Amino acid sequence: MKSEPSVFSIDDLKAYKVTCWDGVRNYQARNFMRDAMKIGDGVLFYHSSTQPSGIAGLAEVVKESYPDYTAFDPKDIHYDPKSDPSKPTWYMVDVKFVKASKSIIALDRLKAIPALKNMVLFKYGRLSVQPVTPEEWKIILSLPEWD
DNA sequence: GCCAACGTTGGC
DNA sequence: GCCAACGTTGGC
Repeated sequence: MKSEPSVFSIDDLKAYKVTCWDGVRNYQARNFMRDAMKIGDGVLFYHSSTQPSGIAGLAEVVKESYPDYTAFDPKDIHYDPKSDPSKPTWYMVDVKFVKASKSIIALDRLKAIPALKNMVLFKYGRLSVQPVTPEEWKIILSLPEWD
C-alpha cells in the first residue's frame, strides 16, 4: 500500500495504531482491497513521492472491506457523488501498524534484487494498492532493514 | 517542475 | 465503441 508520507506516513500509522485506508479512487486498487485483502494479511507500507521512495514499514489487515464513507461526504476531499450509499463504488480496509523499517528500503534497491524483477510495483508504478507474492514478501522481509 | 504512463471523460 | 483531450500519479 502506497502513501505520500507528507499526507500519511508510517509514523502516523504508528501513532494511530489502526487506520482506515480511505480515499482510494482507482478501480484496480479498490478491487484488491475489496476482493483480495483478508484479515491477517501482511502489508508493505510504501512511501511515494519522497526522497527516497521505498518501503517504510509493515502493517496488517485487521478489517476486511467495507464502504469508504468519505465518498458520501460532500465536504470531504475524496467526495464522489457517483458513489451511492446503497450501492457504494468505493471500499476500504483497516490496517494496523506492525513495525517501521530501520531505514527506507529504496525503490532502486528493490529493483536491484533479481528475484523481485516481476514485482507489480515496477510494472504498474501508479497503482496505489497492489499484490505482493509470497516469494517477494519473503525476500523483502529477509532484508537487513528489519533487524 | 517535467514528463511518461496511465485512467477518465465526453463528443461523435 | 472510438478517440482526443484532459487529469492524476509518481519517479526523477
